[in-house]
Amino acid sequence: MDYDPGELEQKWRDRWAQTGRYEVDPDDERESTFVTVPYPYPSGGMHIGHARTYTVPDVWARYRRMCGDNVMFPIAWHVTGTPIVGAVERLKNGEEQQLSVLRDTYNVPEDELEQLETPMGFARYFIENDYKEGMRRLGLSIDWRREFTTEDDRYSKFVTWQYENLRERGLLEKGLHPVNYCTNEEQPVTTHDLLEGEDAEFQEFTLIRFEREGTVFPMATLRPETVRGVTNAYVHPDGEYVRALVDGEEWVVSAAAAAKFELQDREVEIAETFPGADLVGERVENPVTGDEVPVLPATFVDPDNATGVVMSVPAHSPDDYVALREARDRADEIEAEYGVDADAVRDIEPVPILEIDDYGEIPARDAVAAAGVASSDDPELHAVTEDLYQDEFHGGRLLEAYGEFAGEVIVDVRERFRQHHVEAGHFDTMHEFTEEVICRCGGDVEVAQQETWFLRYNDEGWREKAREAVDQLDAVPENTREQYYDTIDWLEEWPCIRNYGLGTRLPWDDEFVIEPLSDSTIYMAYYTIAPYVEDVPVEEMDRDFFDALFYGPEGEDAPEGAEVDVEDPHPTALELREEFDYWYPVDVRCSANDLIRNHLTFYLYHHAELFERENWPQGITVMGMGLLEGESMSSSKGHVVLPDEAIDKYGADTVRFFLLNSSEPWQDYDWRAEDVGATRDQLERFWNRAREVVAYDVPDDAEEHLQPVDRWLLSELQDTVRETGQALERVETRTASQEAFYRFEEQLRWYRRRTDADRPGAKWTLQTVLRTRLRLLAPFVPYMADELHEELTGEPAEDTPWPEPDPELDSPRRAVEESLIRDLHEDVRDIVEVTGEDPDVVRVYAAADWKHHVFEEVAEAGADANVGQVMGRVMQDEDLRERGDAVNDLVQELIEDARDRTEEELATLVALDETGVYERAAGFLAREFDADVEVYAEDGADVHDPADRAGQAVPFRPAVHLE
RNA sequence: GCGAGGGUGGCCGAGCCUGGCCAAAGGCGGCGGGCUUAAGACCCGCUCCUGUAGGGGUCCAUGGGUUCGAAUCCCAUCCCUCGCACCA
Repeated sequence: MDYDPGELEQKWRDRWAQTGRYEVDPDDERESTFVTVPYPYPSGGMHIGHARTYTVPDVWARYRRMCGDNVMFPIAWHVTGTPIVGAVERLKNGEEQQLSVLRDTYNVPEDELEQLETPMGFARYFIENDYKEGMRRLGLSIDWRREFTTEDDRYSKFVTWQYENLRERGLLEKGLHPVNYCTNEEQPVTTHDLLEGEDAEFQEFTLIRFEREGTVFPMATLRPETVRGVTNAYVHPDGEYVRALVDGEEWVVSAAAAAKFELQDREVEIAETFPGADLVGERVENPVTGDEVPVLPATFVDPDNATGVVMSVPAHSPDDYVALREARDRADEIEAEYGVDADAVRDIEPVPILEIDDYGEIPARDAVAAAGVASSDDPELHAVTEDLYQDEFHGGRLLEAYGEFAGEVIVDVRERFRQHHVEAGHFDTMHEFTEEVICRCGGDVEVAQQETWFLRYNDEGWREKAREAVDQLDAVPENTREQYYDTIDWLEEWPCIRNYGLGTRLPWDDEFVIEPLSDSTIYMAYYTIAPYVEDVPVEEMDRDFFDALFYGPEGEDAPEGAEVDVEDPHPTALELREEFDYWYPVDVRCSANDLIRNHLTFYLYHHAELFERENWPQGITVMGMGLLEGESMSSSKGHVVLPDEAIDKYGADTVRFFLLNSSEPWQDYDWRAEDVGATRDQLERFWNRAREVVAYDVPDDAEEHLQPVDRWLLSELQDTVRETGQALERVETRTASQEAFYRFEEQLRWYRRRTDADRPGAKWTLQTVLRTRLRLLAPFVPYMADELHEELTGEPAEDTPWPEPDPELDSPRRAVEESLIRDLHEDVRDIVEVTGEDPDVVRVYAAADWKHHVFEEVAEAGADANVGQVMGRVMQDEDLRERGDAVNDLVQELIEDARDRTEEELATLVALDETGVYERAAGFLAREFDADVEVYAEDGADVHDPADRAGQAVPFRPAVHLE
């Protein structure tokens, strides 16, 4: 039978489905293992990147199952939030790109498109036709009874329980939060709704409250510490400015700024509108220094950005320095046009506020001079400004005038300084984007402040629990542990609700929806009960229901500080409690490494808070990113490979094997068609060989006729079993599959070359080896392994126990012998190659007895022997003493050699009959080199040594003569 | 800038923690040979330089250092990737 994965795999899929092979229930006889992966978000189809994400946990699941565990690997569907809603919108609007993704990338048939026009219709389509199909074909060992979507009513009740709990525990907080707000649609919008500025970030500007006669001229800056260096202000003379009552105070800002303040939760009442020119010449008072500075005109001021009133710090901002230089040059014009005293302009001097190495008193002047910037139009200027800002931020120290803040480096002091002056009423705050943001509707998007509920991830008590959860976590790879700690320190409050989208409503305010990252923190617990809650009426799944389920009716398993006392526990809740108890905690969660910054850390936070310590996550394995032919995948560009197509072309085993073997789970991998094709060829080769081995007719007494080379191969097999198991324990799928497959293939290649594989002993050996390897490979290529194993033994590989190394079959002696033969073979080959001669006779001379005596002494002295020590002992022997220098040289050489060997190897070598090993290999060498092979002992009676080479022999490095 | 991870032979990629067995695994590609009517598959060899006896030289981003000995440890520099949030 030729290798036909299509047919073969279908057969096993059917069998798994019919027998419910991966459906699991609690079993007190067996240990539970619970493996999860983030539920897919079906806002589009599945591509090969997803395939790997789900195959890694599958390998682990299959491995643990063979180790005897009762393994649950469930899946569900995440539909919360706006991406699906947005995708449907774009489809309904007939957007070309969206249609192309659906039709061309994911092959949605034309007549199915209509059913995608509702969010759940859209999700269902991809769940049923795409994800589930792909997962089944990949051979994922999922318990399908446990699936659900995050739109299910019962799941919502579970989320509701969680949020009521968190609120009660004081971990939710209401507050203002910056959001993207479309000024045209007059509502908050998401990143997906944006036409431009998707990468824009919120920036927090400090407003310096310059004043004049009770009127505030707020100047926005990102460098509040430069307040003492302000020499003047700028406004755009043609810009539209207003005088307005802001939160009861009179402020002067640009008209655009006034609108923003209104969005940012300030009361704004516009009193008067006028051009910026009207402000020129006014003098405003610095709230920190009390100095008065003039307002000057400048066309580079953007009234749409921040407040439209800009403060100038020429000593430290190259931009401002150049602008000031130009203003002074134009002083007379300014006087003529705006009536500002020209001398007053010319008198403005930069005021330094900090010291920094490698710059003079006025850093901006130096930076401008060094870069040769001539005017404000110079494109260099921007870069010069950036550089100086950077240098000053990390290297600048505040001058004396800063009092308690003096001498401190900006990076350390800025926030404290800012805070100090905010409290003193000198500074204020506003938010602004880093770039222009436009909504898909064409409207301008601004930062608005909105009332929102937050998860208080910066709560010290909660943080501490989260850190403890990290302490006891098995983080794979280990170097991710630090990233979790880091994320915990860095997280602030997390806004956990949205204005719209799918999902669970905030229990106490149904205007809001709990957002996707916040509704997916502890849902793994829901898998344990999902198949059994169908019959429970939704309304009965209340607070008490879940309290009783997760915490016990008396709250016996409740976390600290929770008071649970369920009067009349729901009987189903009590039953399900056993399910939960059996399966929880989650043993391994596999997830993309970019989720450490949010989801995975949230997952730890919420478990740490809501469950007792025994139910905290046990392990997290993070996964790398996928590339396609060296470039990142993109469904919108059609640069993807669909699992379906890949499986059609190569078979699921090949797809799995490639994805798991090309890199470790946490490393990035690259799907290259050429390499996948090669993998497929290799598996086919394996299949063909295995079929031959399966077909062997092995006599019953074959095992009694094993030769040393068979013993050697069986010994190697034990190493492979050990290495593969150890690698899988560390979730190193690449190492494990390399060991079980490629590394052992190499041994087999040598074995086939070395010996006659038609011997009964060889056949027995090869079948034994195949049986073990099929088990080792079963987690990776389950279809092929099950099929071949069943043909060989009558049982699928996955139903047999994971192989244990058999000490009976370990043979250090055979390993050492075989390596000597390999070395000799290689030496002869080298000589043949270098000399370019084809020998008729190969003579091999094993070292003389006295040399072996020396070796014994060296071996006895151990790995860290030194020459003098060994010489001392060797010289006790009269026979050796007579040989003088020759012994000395040999000792040195052998000590070098011995240092590279283990004690065990040395002991094995000492006990070895070297000449005998070569004699047994003579037939093999004769075949290999098509020559007569003569083996002698250097000091043997019959030694024939025409070229006088025998003397070169060293123990375990025989002399060779070719003729 | 901050945080994390990297830079190895034509390419991919092991090795680095625990220094010596490292000219550095394996795969891919390339070259040569075998098998074959032939192609593919398969098998063998070569694939840094050099050498007609198993050897020698140079090499693991760059420059220093530690050490008897460094791809591996330390320092500095250069370069690359990812993240820096409210997007799942």
